[in-house]
Amino acid sequence: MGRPPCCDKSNVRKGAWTPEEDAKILAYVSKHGIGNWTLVPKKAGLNRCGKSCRLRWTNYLRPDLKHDNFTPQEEDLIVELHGAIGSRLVVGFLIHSLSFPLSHLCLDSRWSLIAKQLPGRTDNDVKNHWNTKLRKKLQKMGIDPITHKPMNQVVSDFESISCLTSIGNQPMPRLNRTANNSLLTLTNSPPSSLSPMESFCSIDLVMTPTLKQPENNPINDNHLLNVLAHLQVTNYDAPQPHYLSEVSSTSASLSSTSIPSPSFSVKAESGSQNQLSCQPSVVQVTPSSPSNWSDFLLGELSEFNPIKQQDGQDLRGLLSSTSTQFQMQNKMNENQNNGSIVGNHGEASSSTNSFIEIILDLDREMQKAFPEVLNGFSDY
DNA sequence: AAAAGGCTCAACCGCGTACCT
DNA sequence: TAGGTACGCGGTTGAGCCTTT
Repeated sequence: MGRPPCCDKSNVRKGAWTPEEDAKILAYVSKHGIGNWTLVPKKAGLNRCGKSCRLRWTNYLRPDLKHDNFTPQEEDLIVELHGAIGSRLVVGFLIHSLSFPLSHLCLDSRWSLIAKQLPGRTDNDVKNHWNTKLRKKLQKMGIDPITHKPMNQVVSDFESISCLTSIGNQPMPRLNRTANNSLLTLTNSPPSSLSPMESFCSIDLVMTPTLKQPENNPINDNHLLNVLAHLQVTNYDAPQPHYLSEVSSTSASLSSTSIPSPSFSVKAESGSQNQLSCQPSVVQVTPSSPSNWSDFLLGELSEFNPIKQQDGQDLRGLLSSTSTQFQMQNKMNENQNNGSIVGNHGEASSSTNSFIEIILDLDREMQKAFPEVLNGFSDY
């Protein structure tokens, strides 16, 4: 049953490609075009896995690729898009999952999305350039490469949310950076010996092992309300032991070898725009201080527009204001004036409710305003 | 001059989803 | 429908090159 294997994995060549092998692929592709990569090694006379051939072609041999250095303009764009896309997928997901109409997201993967905006560059190029150059450049400038905020603001944000998220005697786990910044750890008790600067890491993640989407179930509003409630403060469960793992700091994300992926990706499935596929895994949170939720959210609204992204249009255009953004701002302001948005530590519960209510209110308003457009997105 | 350490980037690995038999 | 691979992705690795001591 099933397909036959594409190649004898134990008997294929690995490692660097020779010019002769490159020439074979180029000759094959120029003659037959790209199609089924599993056939390419046999037909091109290569002792390689089809997957390896595909990678060589897409990352190196494609004639439209640039092989020169990244220009300052390209670097600026990568930083800009990384800031817009990079680490804020989850809140977009939450908004989306609460049926917020403008955010029926199609969250393409980060590097490929950025690479699409840079003609002649691959996702691998962009990823490598980010990891080796741009991330360090930002760090030298005192900017956190994950949140794209000044380091001191990230620290104060984290201090704020740390205060908020202690429940009874159960402190929020803390992400720590070792003295040489080489490792990140997640601990369940405040490391009193560390200064704020030492103890924060990329602050971007709060691991919440209880917040898994039920497998194979469509996203469900009740579940997501629970998620939001968890995120905002209540019922924070202690992390499981395996979360107390060392992780690489190179990407500030948790190592996939020892810990479940922290990403929570959401995609509109091709061919059925109303269906979401959800990879159940640990939720990734960007804990700006609660008082910054509105800023944070407004960013999300302008940044994630799946229709434009699918059309491959310039993502930077998405950063402009929208009427909904103003509505959100107004709603936030109203609630702030009413004292219901958390500005002070310890008002988390009302903040949670307000946050959810704001989203649902806006959702209802948008549904009223554009029923014919939005009805299709209310099913999940 | 050469040893050590750092850096770069092509290639690989593992995962989730799509698709095929 | 089940069981398998293909595909596409992000994360990681390691050989080769470069810089520093």
